[in-house]
Amino acid sequence: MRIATWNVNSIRTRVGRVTDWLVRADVDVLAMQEIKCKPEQFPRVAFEAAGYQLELHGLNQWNGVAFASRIRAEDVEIGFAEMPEFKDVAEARALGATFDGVRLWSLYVPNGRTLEDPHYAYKLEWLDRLAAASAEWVSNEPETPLALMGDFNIAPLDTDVWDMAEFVGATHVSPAERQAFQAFEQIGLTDVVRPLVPTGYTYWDYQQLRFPRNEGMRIDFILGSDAFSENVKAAEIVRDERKGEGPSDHVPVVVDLDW
DNA sequence: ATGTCGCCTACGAGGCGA
Repeated sequence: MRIATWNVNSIRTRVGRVTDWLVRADVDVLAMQEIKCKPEQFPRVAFEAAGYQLELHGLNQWNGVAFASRIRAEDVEIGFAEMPEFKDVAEARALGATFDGVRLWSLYVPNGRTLEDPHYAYKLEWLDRLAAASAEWVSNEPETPLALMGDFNIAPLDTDVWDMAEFVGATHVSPAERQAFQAFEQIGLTDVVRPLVPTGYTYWDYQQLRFPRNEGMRIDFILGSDAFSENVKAAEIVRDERKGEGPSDHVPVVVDLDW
């Protein structure tokens, strides 16, 4: 089974690129983030014509998560237990589904904005609650392969940004965010891509020629349970998808499972 | 260069979010 995650930054703008890549890369299940639309606005026809079914969760022009798959989705879940709200809204940032016995979550972690912003406290709380929910999933069904996939908006290592000097006092690299990321490892959800792809970014800002200068960040991850990780046979960060006309600012991250 | 995108409202251009 070939599984991928991709922050598409508006599916309505990106539908051609995404469906072309899905077919070309022979992907079975794609977790998308930032679809930036309601389900009724999602460009379904192009995906269905390419042979993909859809599970969608979008409330408005912000956030939005989804799955496109050649495999039927089962036990679809919107949000997770005790997921925090922001300004009294449970935002569209988490969607779970099971594909051929593999439990996957498409996740768009809050950005945080600045260290002083209420959005930053929300980010940390959101991660903390996700870790608590994940610990339950793992302990309840340790034999079920489980992966958390998406845009974590955290650069866990100094080498995951182009220049740490640019990130003094910024979000994405703070000790609290990195600790929140490490908490997943402590409950048995480990980065299944890093061992196979030790270096490389997954995101480059549109501004300031970040991509041509290769000034990027590694913030998109696939964290697998033991039952998931032991079946991973290959992984890839598809840097080429940042090139050409109308790219997302993020690229796909892919794993091949022996499943 | 506050240097780019994408979505909204509402019809021009500004606001928000990343």
